[in-house]
Parts: sequence; structure tokens; C-alpha cells
Amino acid sequence: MVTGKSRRAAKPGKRTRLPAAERRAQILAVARDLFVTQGFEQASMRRIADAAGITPTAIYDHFADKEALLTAIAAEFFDGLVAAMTVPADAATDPLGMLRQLMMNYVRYGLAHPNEYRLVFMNSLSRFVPTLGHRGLPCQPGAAPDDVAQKTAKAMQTFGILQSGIERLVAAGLLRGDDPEGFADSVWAMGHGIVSLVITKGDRNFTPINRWLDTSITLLFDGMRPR
Amino acid sequence: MVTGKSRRAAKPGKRTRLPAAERRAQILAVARDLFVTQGFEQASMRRIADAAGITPTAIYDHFADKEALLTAIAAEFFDGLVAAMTVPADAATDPLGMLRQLMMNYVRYGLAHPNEYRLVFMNSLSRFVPTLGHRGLPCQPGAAPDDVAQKTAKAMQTFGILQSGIERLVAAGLLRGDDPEGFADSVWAMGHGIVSLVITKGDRNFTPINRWLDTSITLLFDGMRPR
DNA sequence: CCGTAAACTTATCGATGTTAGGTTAGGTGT
DNA sequence: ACACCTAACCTAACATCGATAAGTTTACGG
Repeated sequence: MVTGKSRRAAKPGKRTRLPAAERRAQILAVARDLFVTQGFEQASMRRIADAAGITPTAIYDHFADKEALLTAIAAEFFDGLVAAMTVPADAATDPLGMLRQLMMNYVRYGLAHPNEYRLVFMNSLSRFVPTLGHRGLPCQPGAAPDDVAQKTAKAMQTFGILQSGIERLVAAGLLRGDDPEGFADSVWAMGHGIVSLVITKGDRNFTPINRWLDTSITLLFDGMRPR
Repeated sequence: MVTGKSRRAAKPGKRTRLPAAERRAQILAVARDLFVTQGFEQASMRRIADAAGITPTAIYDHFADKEALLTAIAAEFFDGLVAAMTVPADAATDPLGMLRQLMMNYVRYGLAHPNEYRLVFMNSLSRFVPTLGHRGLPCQPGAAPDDVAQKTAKAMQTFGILQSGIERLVAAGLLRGDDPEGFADSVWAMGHGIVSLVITKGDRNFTPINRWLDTSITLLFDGMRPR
């Protein structure tokens, strides 16, 4: 129970002191690494701080709370996802092939970043997307609409790419036109289903992922063809 | 720092003392209710105990730990899911319609029990299914294989129902026969994709769930038809 | 050289899951 | 009726969690 008044530096061994931007980036890098290797709940603020060579509370100078770390990481993930889904323009000569490529890129990117995908799309907290308010399911208590909307924006952008791609195919007469939005939803559901199943179930499959993906895409697009 | 020797009952007010089976069932019921209304992490052992009218530690006489509660609840969920997917035999006169029904039942059951579905299939801990060990993704640290296998069994049974249904359709010549396992995977991915997307995204849809489901099923089955 | 703001720390809070060890009630045997 | 034993439950505590308040140190512009 010493008052601590005269504690003389306790020999921290010359801690390097970084400018805010660098420290922020470093914390983010360390946090992503721990989230990915240990999961969100297991990676505590204290462990993140240890790995970054600072004290837990120092993190709060750069991020509001633990979720803010997750949010920042998710933002980067979405940027990468959008980039992966932005196919080169010269593929426009083969619109159908382009859409196939789009879906493949989505799935591949998701599987290449399984933990970020899980964090963003499958997190049990899932604060990035509004939980449903109908059907008796209560909304997540602390979910300010603006906040959610901001976080959802990038996910929406991702979906928009898919949707516009399908609309272009419909316009070109390559797909049936009776329900383009429904098609987009179905394609997305299929892609997300594959990614999340492989992530959670592992590849106890049977069907290797590439063939699975190819089969699914073919099934869908055959079904969407004009009859 | 009283030794506690002479503490005289402290007036707990005649707590009812239940036989193990009843108490266990009651705890389970209370826990499911709290998990469903507040989420897994928010529902603490103390809150569960309060709701059950006992002390947190008493729970540990009936369940190994908090996850055991989740596991028990998941087992019940799977029983219900299997029941929902077991369609009446008289539907065998229309095998294709039966498969449609099967998929619809899966999705409807999932959406009717969104939080259990999330707990079982989308939980970030996801100890019910082996996380993938390939692609540099480490398996969840504390996952004894036997344990996982036991928990996975019921999920496998669910998938088996779908798979055998498709094989029957292939045998009847109603579906293409080139990749029945791939078909089953695709159908499951689609169903799971719809459920999990609706659960996390809410129905910011666009396509109302029934039509979405119908569209997706039609797309898939059109794609699987013999050409 | 000095002050001031940024960068970081110590100390602490309330809450979490879990354990060790005690206490009480309900039934059984005699 | 009494002793006993175990199932059922409790108290107290631990380690750790995310987070806050308030202090301390470093670096840099004047």
C-alpha cells in the first residue's frame, strides 16, 4: 500500500512513443492478428495491448472501445471485398462470365479471409447489420440507427455491385426479367451460404470447393436463363 | 472476517428444493429464454440463476459450464429441425414437391428459431462444428475431436435427410445425375444462406421472404432438371 | 529553456465465468 | 425416534474482462 508518490519509473526500459497515426495502425494490425488467430472474445484488450507493447488504456486514446477495433477492421475487409468484386471492364464482352467471376471472387475472398468474414457477417453480436425487428425478434438493444446505417453502407455497396450486374444481364436479354431483385438475393444467398458453411463446417466435403462453387453457379444461372 | 460458524440460516425464506431432473429442466428453460431474448453473451450465469431462483453455483451441479447449457439447447433445436424436415410419407407421390417442402421447412424452422439457429450455425465460437484446419486457419483451441463429433452428429443427420431426398429424385430420373452430392451441398448452401442472411440482415428486403424462397428453389431445381 | 499538448501509465471499478469448501434438507436404515 | 448420508444448495473468493478517472511523462514548438 505504498502511495506510489516516489515510484521512480520502475524501469520500463525506454518505451518507444509513437505518433498517433502510427500507433493506431499498429494497434489495428495487432488486433486483427489476434482476432484472426484467437477470435474476437478471446483477444482481450490486455492481450492486444501487450502485443502492441503498451498499456490497455492507451488503446482507448485511439479507439472508443473494443468494438471500434472490430469496426475498423471490418471497414478494411469491406474495402478489399469491394475491390475483389470490381472486375476489369474488358470482361464486359462476356457479361455472363463476368457475373460468374463476380460470384467466384466473392466466395474466394470470403474464404481467403474467413475470420474477418465471420466477424463481419456471422458474428453473434453482428452489430454491423440491423438485426431483425419483426417476427418477435428484438433489435439489438444498443443499436443507434445512424451508427448501424454507417456500418451497413459498405455491405450495401457490395450488394449493389451484384445487383447492377444482374440488371445488366437482364437488360442484355441473357437472364429472365421477371424478378431481377429476387435473382440478386438468391445469388447472394448462395454465395454467402457457401462461404459461411465452409467456414463453420470445414471442408468435410465431399464436393471440393471449386467444383461446389461451379455447380452452384451453373445451377443458378441455368435457372435464370430465358426459357 | 467472521468464521461463519454461527450464521443462522440468514433467513432465505424457505427456498423450494427440487429434484435434479426438474431443476435441470427448469434451468434449461430459463437459459433458453434468456439466450433468445438477450443473446448468449448477455445472459450471464448470475442472471440465469436469478431467473431460476437459485444461486449461480447451483447451476454447476447440473451443467459443466455455460457452454454445456448452449449444447443442451442446441440438441433440442436439432431435434426440432429434424422433425420439421421429416415430411409425411404421403408426399412421396410428388417427390419434387417433397424436396421443395423439405427446403421450405428448413428455412421456416430456422427463421422461426432465429436465435437458436444463430447459436448453432452462426455462433462465433461455433464449437458445434469443426472449424477448418486447412488454409492456415487454426482449429479452435479447446476442441476435443470426440466432443465435436458428438455435437456434429445431429447436424449431419439433418444434412443426411436432404441428401437422401435428392438421391431419390435422381434415381427417379427427375434430376440430373451427374453430381447428386454437389446438388445437396448447393441446396443446403442456398437454404442456409437465406436463413442466415435474413437473420443477420433483417428483412430490408426487397424480396419478401416467401417469394425469395420460392424463387431460389425454382432456380435451383430448374438448374438440376435433366436437359 | 520552458510550457503545453499528446502519449502513455497507475489504480480502480463493476461484472464476468468458475472453483473450493461449507451448509442444509430429505430420505433411508434401524 | 434417532443417526446418518447424500443430493441440493449456498457463501466467499479468484482471475480476468472491458472501461474510466486522474495522474505522469515525453516531445516539440516558442
